[in-house]
Amino acid sequence: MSKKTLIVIVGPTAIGKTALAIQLANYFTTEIISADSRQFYREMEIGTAKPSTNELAAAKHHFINSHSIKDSFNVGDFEKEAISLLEVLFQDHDQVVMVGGSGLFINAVCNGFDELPTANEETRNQLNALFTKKGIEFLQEKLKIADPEYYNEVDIQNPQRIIRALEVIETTRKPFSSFRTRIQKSRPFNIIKIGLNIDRKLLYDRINFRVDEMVRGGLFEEVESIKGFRHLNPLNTVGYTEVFQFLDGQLSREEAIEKIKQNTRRFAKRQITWFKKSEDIKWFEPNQFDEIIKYLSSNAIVLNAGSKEIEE
RNA sequence: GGUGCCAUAGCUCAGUUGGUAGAGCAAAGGACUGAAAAUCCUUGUGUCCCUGGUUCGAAUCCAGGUGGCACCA
Repeated sequence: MSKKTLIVIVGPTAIGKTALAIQLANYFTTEIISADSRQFYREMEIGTAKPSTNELAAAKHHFINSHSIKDSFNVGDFEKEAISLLEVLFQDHDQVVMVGGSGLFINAVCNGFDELPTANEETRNQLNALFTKKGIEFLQEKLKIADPEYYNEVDIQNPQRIIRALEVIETTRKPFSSFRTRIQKSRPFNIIKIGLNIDRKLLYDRINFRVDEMVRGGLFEEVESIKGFRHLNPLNTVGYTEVFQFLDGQLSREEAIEKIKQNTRRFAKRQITWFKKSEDIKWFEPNQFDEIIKYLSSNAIVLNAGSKEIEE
């Protein structure tokens, strides 16, 4: 059995995951993999609440500023790159910390993903055009004929799901469901999951505060500077969408700020919903570092890993 | 002080000749396999401002009170 351990930190946005990840990385003298679907884009700085310069200096981070919004970088790519990076990191470290709020990305690394073909942009555009022109019913009918099995499983009201299935079907000529084995890959390392959460009211206070900080830090200016790329998917993001609406004159500055707060709160709620259903997550409050260390230390896998600090 | 208008869900308001209420937004809960900070689904009991009256029955009509707004003094 491998004595290598991936320590995974999850939780809603603004809860304090970054700070804990750095503390743990320093404690175990190791490095951090960010599992965040926006923080790897170097053009998006303020709005994604990346680790600060000081924080980046305090521990080695991976997947921060590693890609451009012009590259297409999706969950599947992330899984492959993260897994091969872990192979390298585990050569020199018994523990590696992975931290992030993107549940799907965390799952991809922990459990693996089916081999699915990547979206063909042209096909997707055609399907999106069909959707606008003929409505969701048309796509539903198409899917029902092409892949009745997936039709019965999928959320039939969700255009993104249906379009995704149809684009795979059209490019491969095979039913989408034939690719979906959903078999969990077993990884050659152990995984321990730590969840951070606090009282909802307090979390919302933190979110509101952090949005004000972002605005003070120049969020509006940042968004304006990259508005030429607003058609790119990565910019379809809380904090950016609302500022674009302000730049279009649809919202006042104050309204845009309120909307960012509201949409960030909703995002946090969705993150909590996602993580709550994982039974292997052990939950803590952000200030419980000692308890977290105790939990990790009492776990035989980490103990056996032989970190100097926990041996004593 | 006088006159008029208003008072219904957290907010903005509907409520059709009196039959004990319903939309939008907010909020909460949920789903999730290459768009995921995305996308989608579900959920509306509230002293109908208070007190009294009329009525089989009042958010609805009447009187008084309280609060708000407007105008006149």
